Amino acid sequence: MTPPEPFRALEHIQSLPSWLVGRVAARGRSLVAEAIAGEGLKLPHHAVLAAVFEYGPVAQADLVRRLSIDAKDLVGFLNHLEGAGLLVREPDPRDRRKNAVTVTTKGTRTLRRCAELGERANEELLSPLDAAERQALIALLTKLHQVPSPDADHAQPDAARQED
Amino acid sequence: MTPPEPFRALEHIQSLPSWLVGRVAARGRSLVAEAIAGEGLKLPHHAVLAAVFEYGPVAQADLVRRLSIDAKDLVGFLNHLEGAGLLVREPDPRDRRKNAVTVTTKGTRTLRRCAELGERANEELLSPLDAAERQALIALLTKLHQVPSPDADHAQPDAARQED
DNA sequence: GGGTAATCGTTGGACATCCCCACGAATCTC
DNA sequence: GAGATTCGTGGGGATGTCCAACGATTACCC
Repeated sequence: MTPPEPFRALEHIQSLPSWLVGRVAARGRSLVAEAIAGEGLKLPHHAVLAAVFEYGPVAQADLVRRLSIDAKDLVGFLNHLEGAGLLVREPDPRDRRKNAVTVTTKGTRTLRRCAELGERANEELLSPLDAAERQALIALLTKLHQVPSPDADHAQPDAARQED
Repeated sequence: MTPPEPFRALEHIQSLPSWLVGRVAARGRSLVAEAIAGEGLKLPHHAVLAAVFEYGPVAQADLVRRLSIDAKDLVGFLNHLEGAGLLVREPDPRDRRKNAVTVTTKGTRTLRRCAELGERANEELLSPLDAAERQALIALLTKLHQVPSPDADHAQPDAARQED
């Protein structure tokens, strides 16, 4: 496993698993991105809209914590999504500092279409694999993913940085 | 495989393979990045230096094509690498438009250390897996990676975008 | 040969992402 | 009630990716 003697530096880099996953991830990213582009959403907008849907009427600070995204960027995403009529910001009567963010019915419909589109993009990503291989891949990736920090004392959830 | 009826939008997104690979890739990326940071290199610099080493005296335009990176960005990387004494830009006598870029012996030594460091970072990334699982993962990822475009007519090589 | 097209390295700038800081308003703590 | 904290929102900077254009040089083609 040490670098072979006719030293091929680039070849070596590109044989590393870290490089391989990176390439596959980039392809998956762009596939999903162009799949949902027709709905007028980019990946972060999609993730935010999904989180708002899932966590009901939710304050922006909660979204920041759950998605581990920047508060400033969230404002921009919400502005866009609200402008498109996919969600609404209302003042929270129980705490007038907060906004209660809720998905509209139009937003819900968009979300359902995006779920279908994302599914299909993943279908294409995994098309070279048969059912058993797909299952094996998911199992291996899951194993790698849910052990991010060996010191599991106060591990940050760090949920959805790259969104899809 | 269609979205389940108690519709969990975020959960659904985060169950997609595209999301899983993305998270694992992000972790691999940062592991390798901090591994080689001690050598004063970031991921793109490392990839460029490796490519220059592998392709001997090479013109910058060739590096642009082989690595699929932007020409402007390459200039910056080369400036940094040349400033650190890891490579040299010389005018190509046979085509005075081109630069002949070559790795110095110092650059070669750095590259060997980085190969070792990258290896170790990948060791840590794959630590939850045993030998058989690692082999299986690499095989699956390779299968996904080398079929980027179904229309293999004039497929772009598109070599090393995210470098490691 | 000579004029046009293409390529070389380089620069400028658009755009998105991520990080830290600061502000006015509202709420919580004691 | 007074001070600390949280809320949403903006400013500004550091990167990373990508496209457009330029002067210099070379290749093409009639």
